[in-house]
Amino acid sequence: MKIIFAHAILFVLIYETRKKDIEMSEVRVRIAPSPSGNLHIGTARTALFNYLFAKKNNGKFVLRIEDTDAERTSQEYIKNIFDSLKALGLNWDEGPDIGGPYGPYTQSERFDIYPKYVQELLDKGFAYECFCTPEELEAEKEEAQKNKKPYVYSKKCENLTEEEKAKLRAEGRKPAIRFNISKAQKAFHDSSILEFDDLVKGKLHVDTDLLGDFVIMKSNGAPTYNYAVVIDDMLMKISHVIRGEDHISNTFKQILIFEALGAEVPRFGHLGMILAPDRSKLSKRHGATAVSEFVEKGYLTEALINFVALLGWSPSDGQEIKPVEEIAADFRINEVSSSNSIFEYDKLNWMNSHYIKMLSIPELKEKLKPYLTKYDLTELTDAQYTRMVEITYEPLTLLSDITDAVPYFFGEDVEIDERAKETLETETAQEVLKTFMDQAVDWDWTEENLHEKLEAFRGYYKEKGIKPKVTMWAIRAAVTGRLCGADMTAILAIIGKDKTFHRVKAAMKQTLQS
RNA sequence: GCCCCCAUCGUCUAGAGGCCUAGGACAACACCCUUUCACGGUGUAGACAGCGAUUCGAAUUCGCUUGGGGGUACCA
Repeated sequence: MKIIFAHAILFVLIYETRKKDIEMSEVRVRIAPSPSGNLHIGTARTALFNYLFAKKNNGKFVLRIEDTDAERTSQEYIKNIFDSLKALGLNWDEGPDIGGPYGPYTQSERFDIYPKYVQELLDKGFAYECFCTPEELEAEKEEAQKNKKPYVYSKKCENLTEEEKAKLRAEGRKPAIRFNISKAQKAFHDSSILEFDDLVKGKLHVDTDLLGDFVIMKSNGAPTYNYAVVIDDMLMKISHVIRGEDHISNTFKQILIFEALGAEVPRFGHLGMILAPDRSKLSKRHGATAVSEFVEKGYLTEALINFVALLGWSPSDGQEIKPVEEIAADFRINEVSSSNSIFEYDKLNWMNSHYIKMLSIPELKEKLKPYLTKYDLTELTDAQYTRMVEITYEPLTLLSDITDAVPYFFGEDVEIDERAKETLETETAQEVLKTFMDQAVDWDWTEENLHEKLEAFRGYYKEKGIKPKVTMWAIRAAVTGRLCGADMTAILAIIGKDKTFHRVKAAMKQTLQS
């Protein structure tokens, strides 16, 4: 009895502390793009993994715009980032447009926040003013390179006296503020080795002696990236930082700032990068890089997001086609691959065609319209347009493929391509078309009836030793100007008897002449 | 140069010392279906980078080599 009681108490105790643990550390993640370009597909993947992590852990997903570098920032890019993220379904809980308890969420609007903590670091001795000019710094670098030594800032300004500083200031020099790496490292760690436990890569470490005191505030008063990130993550109570592995070296610097400020250090997770097929960084010369470009090309955002999730992550049930919500339920950050992955179009294309097939006809009719602007859609009734979509969407890889798949539904005449022409020039084709004209005059032009009649028509020629596909090729070539395309019966039904006859006549005439 | 990370079919990956003569998906190829193209179906081919070490046993652990990637800014 006693034992049971003790167990019960222990259980309650553990339960209570665990509950507290979870409550205390609410999961808050963020995506922090810098608006110096449209939303990159790599950024989209990072955003997705943050989103998945937040969903899985009932956390918050924050969007923050990192525009401290005013020169590279543009309003247009910010809009593109918003729109792309939304299109992908990666909706944020807090952000520049919707606000939140820790705003503002745009760094340029937070410039008045940063100096306060710079002062704190200065006061604590973890930062110092640096009066070095770009030329002096450049000279240091050259010197290091000449001696084949790794470049580390000389700390020349670390121990400037007040008089020296006053003198420099009098000369008109404006100081930048540098973070004192070794001082912070010594204050919080036993050796110069700084280590942290990465969510995806495990233990990561660096020798801080090789880091060099970096600038946290530029001489013009603007914060640098590494500094602003820490202040924002701290103030926004970010619990987990999930980002590309190109940030690993920044992480060490940032950890030290967190510690120097006495702030709680978030957990970090670094994802492998997305590479182009030639194993270099995915860039413009490899084709599309921005989400919006992919969308313009005719990729569905559902396919994009599903595909990008599979770069580094795999479903536990092997089912690769999966909506984001299901991926989130199955997502574990520590199961994400820590190696880089190559962006190949093959699978994306397959996935896109798969998602196109999952669309309903009404959805397709809408989504396809932007790619049909070169045609006059009013030539078709709504029923005809519906039927056209029904018989043409299956082979589509991209939505934009529809453009070249349907020209023969529009206009009086068709252009006859080389292969079709060759077919039409055969005796068989001429014979088939002649018979077709003779018989079809009396046909009732509904798809149902056409189906029956054409079947009989093929059967008639089959008995004469002409393959069904050859029979159909003749008609197809004459009516559509090509040898492949959608279901022939439906095509005839859609374009109608008059147009069919007109085209068959034209084709016979044209090929006879040549 | 220096520092860090990574390494399974062409690509994305499964694989936590015996379940692996390494599984799946895309791509490729072949065949089937079919009025064409496609879809779909059924198959075929295809990988543990190399070398050492630990172990009765290694894709899985350790070391080295090689290859790839990233970083090294008063860019983010």
